[in-house]
Amino acid sequence: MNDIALSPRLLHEDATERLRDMIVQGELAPGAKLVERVLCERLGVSRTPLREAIKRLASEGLVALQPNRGAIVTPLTLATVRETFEVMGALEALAGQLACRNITAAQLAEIRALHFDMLACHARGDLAGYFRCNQAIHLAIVAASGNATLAATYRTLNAQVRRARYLANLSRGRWDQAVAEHEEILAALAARDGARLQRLLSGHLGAKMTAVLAAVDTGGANDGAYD
Amino acid sequence: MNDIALSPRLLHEDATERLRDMIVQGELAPGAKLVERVLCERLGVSRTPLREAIKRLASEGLVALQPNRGAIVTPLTLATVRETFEVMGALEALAGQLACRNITAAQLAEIRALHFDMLACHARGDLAGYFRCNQAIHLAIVAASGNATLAATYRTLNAQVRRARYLANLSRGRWDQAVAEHEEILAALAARDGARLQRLLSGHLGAKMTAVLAAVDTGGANDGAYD
DNA sequence: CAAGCTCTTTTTGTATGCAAAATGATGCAT
DNA sequence: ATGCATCATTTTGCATACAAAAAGAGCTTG
Repeated sequence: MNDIALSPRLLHEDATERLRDMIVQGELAPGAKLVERVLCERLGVSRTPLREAIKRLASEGLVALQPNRGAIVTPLTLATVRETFEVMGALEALAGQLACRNITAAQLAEIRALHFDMLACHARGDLAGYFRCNQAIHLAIVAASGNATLAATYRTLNAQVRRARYLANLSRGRWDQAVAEHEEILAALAARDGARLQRLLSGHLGAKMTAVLAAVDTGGANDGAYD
Repeated sequence: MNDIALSPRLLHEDATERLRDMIVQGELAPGAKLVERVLCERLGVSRTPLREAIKRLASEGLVALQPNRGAIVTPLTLATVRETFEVMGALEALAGQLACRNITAAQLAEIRALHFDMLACHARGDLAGYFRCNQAIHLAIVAASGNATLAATYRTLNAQVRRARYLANLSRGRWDQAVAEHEEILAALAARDGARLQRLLSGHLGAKMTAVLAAVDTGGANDGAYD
C-alpha cells in the first residue's frame, strides 16, 4: 500500500549532511582539524561512515585530506573565494540565459513571490530572512535553467561561498544596491531577455564578490553573501 | 636530508583513481552495478578503502548510490551529456577570458607547441594522439586562467564527457573542422583577444556537443569527444 | 503456470580490531 | 635553557567480523 517508503536513512549520508552543515555554518572553522574520534562522538556514528562522509566532502572541496594526518576544513582564502565567485558568475549567467528559454509560468510566479518575500525582509531589516529568500531566488533561477548538472555544480560551489557569510556582515548600502539589482533581474527574466539577464547576473555576482572580498579582507563587519 | 618523501600512496586514493579510470574508459559500462567484493579482488584492496573511493566518485557524478543496494555507474543519457557540455562551454569561455589576462609567455608557448603536436597527429591520421593533444590544449587553457577552482570543476565535468569517447567515433569532416577551429582559438589567445576567444571556445564546445550527441544518439561511429 | 510464500544465500552497511604513522613527552647532552 | 634522541600515546589507515537488508531458489497454492 504505502509505497512512500521513508528512505531508510543511512548513517554515512546523515553524517555527510551534518558535517557539511557544521562546516558551512562555521561550527568547524576553516583550517580546523577533523579528529575522527571526536566527530564520531558528536555525530553518534562509528568511524567507518564518518570516514566515508569526509571523503565525500573532500570531493566537494569543503575538506582537505592530508595523507596519514587526517583531514582539515578547507581554509577560506581570498583567492579561493574570488575564484569561486568567478565560476559561479559564469554559471549563473548561463543559468539565466537557459532559464529565459525554459522557465515555466509557475516557476516565474514562484520566483516573483520569493522576490516580494525578499522585499518584505529588506523593509523590515530582517537580514537572516533576506538571506534565505535571496538564496532561494538564485537557486530557483538555476533550477529553472532545466540543467541539473549546472544546478548540482552551482550548489557545490555555493557551499563554499556560504561559509563566508559567517565571517562577515552586510553593509546597508550594499544591501540596498543588491535589492535594486534583483528588481532588474526579475524584470529581465519576466521579459525573457536572456542577453540582458546574463549581464545583470554577472554584474550582480561581481558586486557580491567585491563586497565579500572587502569584508573578509578587513576581517570586517560586512557580508556580501547576503546579496 | 632527503625530504622529498615519495608520497606514501594510500590505498583509497589509488582505488579512487583506478576506479575512475575504469569508468571513464568504459571498462565499467554506464549503468553497471558496482559489486564490492568483485572490485575488491580486482583492485586488491579491502572493502573499506573501496567504499571510500565509491563515495568520492559519487560526489564527482561518476557513480550513483542506491541506498541498501550499493552503487551503479552513472548512466550516460543524452540529456546529461548535453547538460555537461553546456556547463563546460560556459567554463571554457570564462577560462579563455581569464587566460587572455593571465597567461604567461611560457604557457602560451607550450600551448602553441601542443597545437603543432596536434596538427602532426591530424596529418598522420593518428586519432588517439590527436585526442591526447586536444585534451592537453583545453586543459592548458583552463590552467592558464589561473583559477584553480575553475580548473578543478572543469576536470570533474570533463570526466563525464570523456566517457562518451568510448561510445562513439569521430567523422573526418568534423575532425578537420575542429582543427580549423583550434587555429582560430590559438590566434585569439596569442592576440589576447578575450571577447573573441570566448566566442570561439563557446562555438567550439557547441559543435563538439552536437557531434557527440549525434554520434551517441545513432549509437553510431562518430566521436566528437576527439575535438 | 503464475503468484506468492518461506528459507537460504548474497550483498550491503556498520562496528571493531590491529598495525603503521604521527604526535607528544621525557630525559640527556651540550 | 636549547637541541635532540628515545619512548609512550594517540590517531590514522586498513582489514575483518557481524547484523540487516536485498536477491534468489524452491515450494505451495490458486
